[in-house]
Amino acid sequence: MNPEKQKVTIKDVAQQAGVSTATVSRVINNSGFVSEPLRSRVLRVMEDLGYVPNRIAQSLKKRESFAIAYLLPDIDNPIFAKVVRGIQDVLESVSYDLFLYNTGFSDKRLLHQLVSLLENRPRGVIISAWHSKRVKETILLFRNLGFPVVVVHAPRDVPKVDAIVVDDCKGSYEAVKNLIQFGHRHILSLGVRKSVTSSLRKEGYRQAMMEAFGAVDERFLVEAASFSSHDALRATRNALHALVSFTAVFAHSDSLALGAMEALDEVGLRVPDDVSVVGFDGAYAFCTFPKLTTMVIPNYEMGKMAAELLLERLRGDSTPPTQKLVLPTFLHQSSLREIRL
Amino acid sequence: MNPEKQKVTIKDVAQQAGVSTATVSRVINNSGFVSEPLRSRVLRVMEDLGYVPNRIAQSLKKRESFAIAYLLPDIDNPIFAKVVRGIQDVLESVSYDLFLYNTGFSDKRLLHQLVSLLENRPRGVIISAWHSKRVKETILLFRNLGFPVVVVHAPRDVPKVDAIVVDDCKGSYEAVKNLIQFGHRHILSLGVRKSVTSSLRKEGYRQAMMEAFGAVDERFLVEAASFSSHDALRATRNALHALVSFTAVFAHSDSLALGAMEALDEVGLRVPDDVSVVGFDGAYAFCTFPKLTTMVIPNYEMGKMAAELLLERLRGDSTPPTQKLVLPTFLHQSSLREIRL
DNA sequence: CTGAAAGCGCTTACAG
DNA sequence: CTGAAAGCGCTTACAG
Repeated sequence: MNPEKQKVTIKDVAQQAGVSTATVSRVINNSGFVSEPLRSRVLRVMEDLGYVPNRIAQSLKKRESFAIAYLLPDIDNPIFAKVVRGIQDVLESVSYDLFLYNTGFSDKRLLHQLVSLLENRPRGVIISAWHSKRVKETILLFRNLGFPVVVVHAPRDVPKVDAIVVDDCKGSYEAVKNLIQFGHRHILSLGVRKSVTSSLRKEGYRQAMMEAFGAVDERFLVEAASFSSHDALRATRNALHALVSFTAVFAHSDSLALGAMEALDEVGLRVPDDVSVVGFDGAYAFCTFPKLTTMVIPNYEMGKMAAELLLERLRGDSTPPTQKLVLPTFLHQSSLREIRL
Repeated sequence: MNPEKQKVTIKDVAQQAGVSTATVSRVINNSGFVSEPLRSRVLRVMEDLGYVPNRIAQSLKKRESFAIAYLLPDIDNPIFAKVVRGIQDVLESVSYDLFLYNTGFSDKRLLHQLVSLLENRPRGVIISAWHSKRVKETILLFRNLGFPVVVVHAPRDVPKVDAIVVDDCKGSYEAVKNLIQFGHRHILSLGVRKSVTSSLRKEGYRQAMMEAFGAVDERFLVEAASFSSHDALRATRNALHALVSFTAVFAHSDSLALGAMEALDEVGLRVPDDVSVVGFDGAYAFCTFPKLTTMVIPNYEMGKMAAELLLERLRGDSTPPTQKLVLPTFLHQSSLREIRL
């Protein structure tokens, strides 16, 4: 009754209840017909023996697992942690599991993890687009292997793949437009070199500026080497030293905004009294003083949407792939100030 | 050659290579003897066919999975995300997987997830002590079920369980002592009601104050309803209104420190110019503005240690359970200021 | 050094 | 409504 590894198996239950394993299986899965007396007897034995079905065996037999995988670059970043939460919350309702692959932005690790992932046979994959150049290949790999895939955060111009995508351009447009409505005209655009996402956000900035003033002064377009606060600090310092005077900063991410605030602080400029700052993504907006105003990316909701979409696909939905645009929402806190003339 | 679910199985490889599945299995697992010619032939076929072994089948046959579980209260909190990273980094080296159970501090969810966990048959469990009152029972459950368990963060007075524990008292003592050395005497202790962890941190505060001044002024012991910034904001507001004047705040967590900073900001007090703030845990110190000083809990390292310890146990190490004390380290940023008399 | 065979814990046609 | 039997994709004694 206590064979080394697994304490109680379906056989034990069957024996104890005086039925076949087939019957036990049927009550476990609520499939087929089982007479009420048998069902309750089996249920009782299961309870008594503390029987818990073995998912591994179930998966093998059913020839499909009960898990999906999520590939993300950095679990430490609240952005991705929120997506995880969203995914898990919907998976929980169907008792699916999540395999997390945290690449740390490393292609080498990604490769290593891809093998693990394949071995684990998840039924589908969600992948954050903000990894590296390898994302596209990875997505293609999955698609070719026949895995249902949902991309989140940004499009990766891979045909025929579902995606839940942030509307970076429009979000930025609105953030900048808001600054303009507050009376700002000299607005620094603090982005990141060679980032597709940042260039979309810059585009939104351009549109808002063009619309309001008919021109974009290129001197206000500043770019950091990366999304880190440290690089943003340096870039903002440079802008400050270049004597381009501005009354507001549109940072293409909250991490960049943090760096900008630090640079302003260094030279004694106050936020928002002297300079208004608005961020993007909402990762750190809640831990700055004054409170950072930002365009919040609804990561939790994106995670949920992605998981739901994926589950739809697993259920056999074969409508053409969609690319859903998600608009960031404006979080208005105290780091904005009206400019009066 | 392409049966519905699994494209390539060990059988296909065996057939294609003209050997038995036993041989293929031996080369996959590097076990037993396989002649070089056969080995390389098999390897080539595996490559050609894009064969990836099925972990589910392997687990079933070997009667053990290749995964452990980590029970945590809140994946959104960087503290736990870092533990996850630590665990995953060591698991990766042995190709183990991690099942994450994010209870969101809900006992109901915990219960639900326990079932999933049991179904998945992980080989061991890591659990963060900061869930709820139910942790102790949960740990006991696992122990009784024969799962190797490692508790992280705080002890839960469960006998015979491995634990990696933060030295809350000593860490707090040092944080407060540091404030004292900076010339502070009126230091607010901002804790949380009914929290064991907070009471340990308060004890460290007491020790430092007693040592320096021979007495503890109870009016400076403030407690929030929970670890949330919001509750900390309220508690600090009250302290401010009570007209107890202080020059520093020792917050029992970074989230509390955040709330305190907000309250100070509300009444126009500047950090660190008017009031110094030191936090505990390091969850948010890296992303606050102004920079928060804090006692950093080495969560990443704790995750690693926990995973390593667990793996030792799985390898059969049966030395008596250890309880390793981990001392938080001081992160000095700009939110402290010397008081000159 | 290699293979035939049994079996891990389940589920599911197939009979009855 | 129920059971006997086959089999999911592997691994591992057991022979040879």
